[in-house]
Formats: sequence, structure tokens, C-alpha cells
Amino acid sequence: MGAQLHQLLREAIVQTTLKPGTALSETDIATRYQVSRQPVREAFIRLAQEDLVEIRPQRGTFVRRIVAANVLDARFVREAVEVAVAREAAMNADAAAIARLHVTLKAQAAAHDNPGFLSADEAMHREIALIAGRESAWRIVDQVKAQMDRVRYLSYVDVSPIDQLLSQHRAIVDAIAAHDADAAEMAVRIHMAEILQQLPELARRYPEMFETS
Amino acid sequence: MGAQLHQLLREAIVQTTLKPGTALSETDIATRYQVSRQPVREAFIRLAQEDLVEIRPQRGTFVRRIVAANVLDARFVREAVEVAVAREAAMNADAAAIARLHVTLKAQAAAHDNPGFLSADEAMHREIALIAGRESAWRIVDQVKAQMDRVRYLSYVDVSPIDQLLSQHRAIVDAIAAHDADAAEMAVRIHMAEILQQLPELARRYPEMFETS
DNA sequence: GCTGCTATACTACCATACAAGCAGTTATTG
DNA sequence: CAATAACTGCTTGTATGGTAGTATAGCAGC
Repeated sequence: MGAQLHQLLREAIVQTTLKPGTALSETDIATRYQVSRQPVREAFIRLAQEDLVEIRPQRGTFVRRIVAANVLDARFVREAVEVAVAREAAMNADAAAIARLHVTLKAQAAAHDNPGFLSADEAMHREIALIAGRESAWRIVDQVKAQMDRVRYLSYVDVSPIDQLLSQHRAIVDAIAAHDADAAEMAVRIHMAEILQQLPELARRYPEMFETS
Repeated sequence: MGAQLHQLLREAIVQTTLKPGTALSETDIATRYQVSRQPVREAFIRLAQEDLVEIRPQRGTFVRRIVAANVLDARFVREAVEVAVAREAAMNADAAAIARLHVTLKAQAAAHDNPGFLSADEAMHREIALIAGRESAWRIVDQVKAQMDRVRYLSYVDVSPIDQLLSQHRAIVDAIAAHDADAAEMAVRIHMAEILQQLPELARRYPEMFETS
């Protein structure tokens, strides 16, 4: 149950269903999900290690506010890793792998609603990491990604231009299919720059969700 | 107490004081450190999330064996991130920063025993990340590094040539001091390739510490 | 001698009770 | 009236008992 709770809460936080700054009480969550405090507590510990909540002893547990510097660092790490991953994928990709990538592209084009697109998005990036043979490297990206995704879910109603993201994805896949590592690197870097444009605007619009420090 | 326990056990595992494959019992650790089982359990959860132990429900908790693929992926991630960090550090470094790097170099040269060198090593890499203004990016590297450090501690008795590592460090610092990003990148890549040479030899020598899968 | 069952001794997991600390409010006192 | 002290309601932290599952050693039966 503890692991499931962690998964549930994690999703809720990343999707900003649980808004940054919200107080999470162990007993509250426990009664809500009909379990004791212990599994909840353990879920909190996991979330704290992912920097999604902050446990302040004897005071409370709070959904971490978004810290712009952390989001930028997450982006930085993700760019570095995904660039390297894409280069390796470009070297390794065989016909079957390229076919799988095209499938995820189709799925993205089909799912025009935002939540669907985001999961297809995630699936594609993950697939690229698997093609590169870097499964456990993807676990790191996935962890870091959470900080960025919270921002994306803030903006998903209005800002993000899906067509643009989709064409960026196409560029990445094309480069990998052409076994062109340099082109893949460039395509990933362009793609990773996307969030940089949204962040300042969002910090201005939702100040209560950001850490002012 | 839970957090302290986590720190203690983490160190013991990374330094292979607790050998890969060892069974860790909640009650054992609890009685040994004079606490109840709960804090121990919470420490285990943290360690599991860092992939340092494996909790098998109703069976036991075990120090994870070293998986060569995971070490290689950790190295891969670390190289990607530290290359990017070093490039930024080369851009940002001012006189004071360069002076701090020289201090850590001196500390490394002074501490000729292995444990001392490793902590000075860590301090230098951390300092570079701070100079680059990527503090939270370093947290990721630090986490990933644990998988590599376990291997380094296996080899610290005999294999690792400290003088060689030190000269590699000097190359990195020189490149940063010269504000030469390309040189910094090259120096870091060379440095990160070091562990690649040790890994196969160690897997052969200590097979019981490695996962055969 | 070999196979299969059973008792037992472990394990992690969950629930519950108690302890300790912080904060805001209320009562008390100078 | 003001300042302070105690009180009350919250929080996380820790300890402990009971549960369910697994692995193993030993015995029974073939």
C-alpha cells in the first residue's frame, strides 16, 4: 500500500492537483485512503527524497513550491543526459527501433488532448533511452523530469503549442532514423529549450506556487 | 534518528563495509543501534530508492549487488552532466573560484592515503558544480555517483593510480582557469573514462559482489 | 533412499499507542 | 492595559504488537 500511495500522491503533485504550498497531514491522507499513518508516512519519505514535498519536523509536510532555479537545473541535467542518449540511440537504432518511434509519433498526433499527449511524449523519450540501451539512465531523467512536468501541467491549458512540440519530436526521430548523431543532438537541444520560454511567464502568473527565495 | 541511520548505512554500503549481497534485518540493525524497527525501516526505504538495497517483501532486505550495466549507466549520466557543468564553470569562473579549486588540488596532493583523497576528490567536483551555479544538479550527480563509488572502494587498495587521477584533475582545473570550455569538456571525458578500465577486472576478481544476470 | 508435507522461525508490512515539539489562543497576573 | 504563562490542538517522531507471507529443516510415508 505504501508504494501505491506514493505513486498516487506523486501523480497528484506533478499534475498540480495538489497545489504547491498545500499542507499534507499524515492523518488526513490516512483517513482518506482508509489506511494507518505508517504507509502514508513512508510515502511522504519517498516524496521528500524526490524533492516533491518538504517534511518539517513537528510542523507539517508541505507540497514543495516550485523553485525556478531547481527547474532550470532539472532542465540542464535532462538536456545533458538526453543529448547523450539521443546520440547513442542514433548509433544503435535498427529498423524495428525506428518503427517503434514512428508508432509513438502517430500516437502523439492522434491524442490531441493535452494529458494524452504528455503521456505519449513521455513514452517516446523513454523509448529513445531504451534504444540507446540506457534503461537505468532513464530512471534518473524520469526523476528529474518531475520538477519540469509540474511546470508543464501549469501551462498545459494555454501556453504549450502541441504542433510545435510534435514537429520537434519528428526532428529528433528523423535524425535518429538517419543515424545522424549531430542532428539528433541539435534537435534535442532545441526541444529542451522549449520550457525556458514558459517559465518566466508562469512564475509571473502563479506567484503563489513559486518559492520567492 | 531515521535520517542519521540512513546516512550511516549509506556510507557503510558505499564503502563496501557492508558487502553486496549481505542480508540486512530490521530487527538486527534496530537492536544494534538501540532504536526501534520503525526508523530502521524508513532508512531502508530511502536506501531502496537510491538503489543501494533491495527490499523483497516478506523475504528480507539485501545490500544490492553491483550490476555492471547500472555502473556503466551511472558513469554515462555522470559524464553527460559533469561535462555540461564543467563547460559552464569554465565560462563563469572568477579569480576567487579558481583559487578555491587550487585549494582542493592541494588538499588532494597532501592526502596521499586513499580515503582522504576520495573525499577531496568529491569536494573538487562539488566545487565545480557550485561554480557553474548548478547546486541542485550536483545532488543528482551525487546520487548517481554512489553506484560508481562502491566500485572505487573495491579497487582502492590496489588498482587506482592516484597520481594519474590527480593529473587528470589538474587538467580540468587548468582548462576551467583558462576559460576554455572545449578543453574542460575533453578533460572531464578523459577523467570519466577512468573507471571503465577498472570495472571488468574487478568484476572478475570479486564475482560474489556482482549480479550475474 | 527419496519425495512430499508440516511445523517453525524468520521476514517485511500495517495498525495502534505513546511521546515530544511547535503554534496560536486564552487566561492570569503584575 | 500589557505582558506573560499555561493550555489546547495540531504536527511529526518513535516504540511495539499483531498479521501475512516466505523459506527451511525435519519428519512421515512410500
